[in-house]
Amino acid sequence: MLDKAALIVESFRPTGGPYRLAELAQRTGLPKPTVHRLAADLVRLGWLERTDGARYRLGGRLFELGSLVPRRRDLREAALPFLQDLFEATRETVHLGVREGLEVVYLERIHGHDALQLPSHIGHSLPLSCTGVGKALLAFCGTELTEEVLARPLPSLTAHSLTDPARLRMALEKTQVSGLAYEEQEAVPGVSCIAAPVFAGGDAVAAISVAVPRARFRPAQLAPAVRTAALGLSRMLRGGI
Amino acid sequence: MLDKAALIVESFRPTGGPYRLAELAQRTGLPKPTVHRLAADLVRLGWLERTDGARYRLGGRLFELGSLVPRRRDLREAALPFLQDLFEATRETVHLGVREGLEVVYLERIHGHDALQLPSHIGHSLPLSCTGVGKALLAFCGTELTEEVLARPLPSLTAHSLTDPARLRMALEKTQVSGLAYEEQEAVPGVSCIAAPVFAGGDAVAAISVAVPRARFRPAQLAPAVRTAALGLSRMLRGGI
DNA sequence: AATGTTTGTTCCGTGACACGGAACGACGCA
DNA sequence: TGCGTCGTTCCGTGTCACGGAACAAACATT
Repeated sequence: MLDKAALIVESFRPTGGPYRLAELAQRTGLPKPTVHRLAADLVRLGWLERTDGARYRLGGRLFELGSLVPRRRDLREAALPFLQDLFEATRETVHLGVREGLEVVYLERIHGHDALQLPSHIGHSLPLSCTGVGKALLAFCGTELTEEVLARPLPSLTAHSLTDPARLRMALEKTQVSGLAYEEQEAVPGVSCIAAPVFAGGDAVAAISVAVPRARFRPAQLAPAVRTAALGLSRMLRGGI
Repeated sequence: MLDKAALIVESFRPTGGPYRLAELAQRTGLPKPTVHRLAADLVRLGWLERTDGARYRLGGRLFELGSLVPRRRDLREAALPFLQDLFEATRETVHLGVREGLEVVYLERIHGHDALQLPSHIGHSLPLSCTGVGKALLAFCGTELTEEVLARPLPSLTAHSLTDPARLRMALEKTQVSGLAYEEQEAVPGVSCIAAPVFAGGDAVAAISVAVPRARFRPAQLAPAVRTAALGLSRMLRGGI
């Protein structure tokens, strides 16, 4: 029964809803009365909410609980000042992401009034190979993981996404040398990105990136800023997270 | 059974853990074998995690789900640029909060390297009457709610917290006139705060505040910045959130 | 070393309650 | 008026959640 409830809640990814009862039944594959009963329980617990009387969406209690997750909260808290610095220096969209399995999960995204339309929402996950943050993490996460990613078919989000393992391997090697990962229109058309890994105890535990409209992408000016932020956070984490 | 699982998860508030099995059994009032079984299920679902083999804490999946909650995500996303402006203008700790029942829940907190030690973590809730954000919300949330708060005994976080209903009522009236709420060491000793409500369709849906060490609290300089941010966000929300 | 205490874990018989097919009324549409 | 789909309720069946009891391991105390 817990599994069924979790199935319902997870079926709200990645949009958060709202969905109708029949939609939920279809998305989860559960019988309609079962969804009805469990959804009512979840609403009572505050994990789901009802909108306009007929639709369900994720509830506020879930936000409050999710914000407390120590492994996320502590890293985000430590990183925020450095992300602020990076944003002020570049005035472009700044990301903080970590690896979760074979995907990158975004912990924070900072932007100004001219926000880019990006799929990298907080809590959202994207393939490692398609994003700057992902490539920075992948390049410093050990050989076995790299090989696992290279062995599988590479997912693609745009026509520019790297689908050739050889090219990805070469890009990762460059990143290992330079400490910087580049991404050009591989996640979103028209948007380029430069990222740097954050280290804590030898392992890359996170990565910081700046996403920029392709038209004004100036790597020579962004690279030092991104690297500075990542190194600063790494030094802070060495003091124990 | 869902209730028991929710009880376990909620028992991690407000710290997020980690807790041992016996602690969880005590916090929830559930028998030890029951907690053991349910916690194992929750770990399997990613809602809890095990640290050092013997302790439980909130899990990463919960963070990802919580970040998707539409009611929170949309407001946070819309507010972020204005919070950035406010932070850059003041270089002090900036808050965004909403009302949830008789408490304020913080949706965002932005700070620099010299972060204040505050209880106002994201997702955390505090009494309306003890915080700047809370007073700004309370002053523009309708009479019946104000009276309900004034009727109950006022909670206090510090020796400076307002516990006299008459004084709180007077403070709220001043806020209704000026559009600004003040708080001095009522939530944290040594920290003052100034806040302004955010309107959408006549109701105050949120509030923005700046928290400052008492020593350098200059209301005359902070007030215009906070008001500007709140009004800017209000105008943006009028375009439909 | 010996003892007592608390821990996390496993087992299993019992019974409560989750389950979902079937049926219902309400609504939108043609 | 008839049809399809919606959300909701009912209820008999069978399952699986439940937690007391027992266990071994780790720790604390003497």
